Amino acid sequence: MLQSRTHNCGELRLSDAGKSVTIVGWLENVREVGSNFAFCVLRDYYGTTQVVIENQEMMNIIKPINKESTLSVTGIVRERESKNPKLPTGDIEVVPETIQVLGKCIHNQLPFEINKSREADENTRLKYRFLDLRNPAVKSNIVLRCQVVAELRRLMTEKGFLEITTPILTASSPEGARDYLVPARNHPGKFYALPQAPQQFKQLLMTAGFDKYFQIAPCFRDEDARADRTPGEFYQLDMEMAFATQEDVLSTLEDVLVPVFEKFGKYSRVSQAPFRHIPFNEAMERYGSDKPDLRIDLEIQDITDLVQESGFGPFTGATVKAVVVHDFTQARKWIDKLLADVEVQTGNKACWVKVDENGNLTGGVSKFLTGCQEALTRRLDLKPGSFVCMAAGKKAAAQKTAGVIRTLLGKRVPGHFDEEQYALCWIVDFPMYEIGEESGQLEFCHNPFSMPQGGLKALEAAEGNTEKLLAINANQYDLVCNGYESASGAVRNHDPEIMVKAFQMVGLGEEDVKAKFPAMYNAFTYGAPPHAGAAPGVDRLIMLLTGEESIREVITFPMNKNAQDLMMGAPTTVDKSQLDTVHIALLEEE
RNA sequence: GGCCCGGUGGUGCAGUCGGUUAGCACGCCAGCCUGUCACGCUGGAGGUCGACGGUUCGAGUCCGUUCCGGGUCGCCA
Repeated sequence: MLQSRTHNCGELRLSDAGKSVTIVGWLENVREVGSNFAFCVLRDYYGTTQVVIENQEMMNIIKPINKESTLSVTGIVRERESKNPKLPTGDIEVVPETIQVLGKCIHNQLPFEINKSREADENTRLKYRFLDLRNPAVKSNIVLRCQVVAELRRLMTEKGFLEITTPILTASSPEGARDYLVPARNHPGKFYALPQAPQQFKQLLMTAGFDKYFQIAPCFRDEDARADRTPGEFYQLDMEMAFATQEDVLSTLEDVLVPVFEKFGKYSRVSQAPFRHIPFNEAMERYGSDKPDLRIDLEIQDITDLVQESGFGPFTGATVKAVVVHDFTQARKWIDKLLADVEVQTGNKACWVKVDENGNLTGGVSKFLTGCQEALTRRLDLKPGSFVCMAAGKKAAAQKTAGVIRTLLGKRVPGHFDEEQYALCWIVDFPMYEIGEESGQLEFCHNPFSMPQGGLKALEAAEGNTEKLLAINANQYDLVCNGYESASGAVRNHDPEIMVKAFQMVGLGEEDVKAKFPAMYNAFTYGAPPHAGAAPGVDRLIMLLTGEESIREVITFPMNKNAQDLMMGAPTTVDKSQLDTVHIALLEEE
């Protein structure tokens, strides 16, 4: 029935003129330019080719066919009378001898126009994702994703890493994100969980003696979405190395990621290895974020000591951070918009002053700050035309708010944002412990798998001293690119004795370690190699490479913000018999 | 769960101070056009203005409630 194509829709050239060919694809458009004369555009994965209709017979065939039907066209390649230099196939056209409809599109009105699908309502796009993906501009992100994944596999394999898959049905882990649960049919009342990451499995692989492991790993977390965070599931380039130091991991990732950014990125400038290392505390002080966008040249300055006694209520007893922009010319309305956006993004208010032509503070909260004008001018190097935006609050809140101010000012005031590059850095030395905001107690800051710097001795020396414990850093690191957290990793704690000690610091003990990570704890008592690893996020990497601002643009079949698959209808209700099989009874709706 | 923004023919948008027949572009349908390629020209169809309630002589517009979507905070070891 289907005649094999001789060429795809992107490859015919002038040199093919005269050949008899068969091409197949979707009917993208028909341009009638006379009663028996029309140009059809046939589109497949590879490109588009013009098919010219020149007689009544062919016109009668093409007229009733709806756009987006699939066709097979057999005919002769001919040089065009008027060429289109904008198209690779713009020198030729196919004069059809036969046109066969392979798959009818029975809808003469599509949910959106294919080549403008990116402008359509997102729900509609997601529901008709198979149409949305016909748009080459949408499809290209997915194609790039395939190429990047293939390149990551190639580079990792070349470096001696083994790709090993780990279970999807596994045990629920007690902390971290919410798990997706799967009822166990043969074990009433028990559940599998989908892995939030293959963390424990890869550490067990190290303990099993696989020296270098990686996996393009699906990870499942039942948490709410963001523009750069898909709900439900995402992919990581999960990797781990035995007998390895932090520097071994960092340099491996630098070796793998720099060429990927250079080969596939939309910007040609890429930070070269070794990437800058910025300690966590320094990042918070200077950039107000543990994922600073280093393309912005502004930095945060501390003015707490200068303004705390100024009499301005919010500054009293608070930490105060400032971001300064010189030669500032924006209007009051612009400033109000900035402050409003800061408040939306942080929940905290910001305030401001300007410096007039005489060097005096003016506008905003200037009347409170006249007393410290001189000191501020010296500290912040203020000049006529300077603009100072300030955030106050507890230290962490002030830093974070100032970080948002830094980003917004940097991107909105001309001259501070060198956008077209990949600015990569490692954030290192994350604190091991923090005081929990809710509990007020000492807690693990990130994850308890990380090796504390200084090991057992550091823990023992700090035991019972909250200040000292808070000063202990973990051998943990994040890769940051253009303001996005792109990878996270650590030198793991492979020593059961240190694990127990680390847990004791937060009021837990050996039983808790055993209960939370039974397999790992047990395995580590049988001789574990020191090991370290990381996990770059594949979806975010593709976002960065393509320059997309929504993660849904780089996922083939994304869910919406509410974790619904509008195309498949997931999640769905299921038959009572299915629920009975897995021993689940639904609560009555209230 | 909180906050912000949005919801107007198939798609994207406009709609002033509350006022007459809800406009525009694209798409769709019909007609015309033999070199188009974002084809062009003429005409046409297509709308419970997200839903409900209220104010008013009169609501797309104002008020209240609610639903849906996006963003954000919480959350994401």
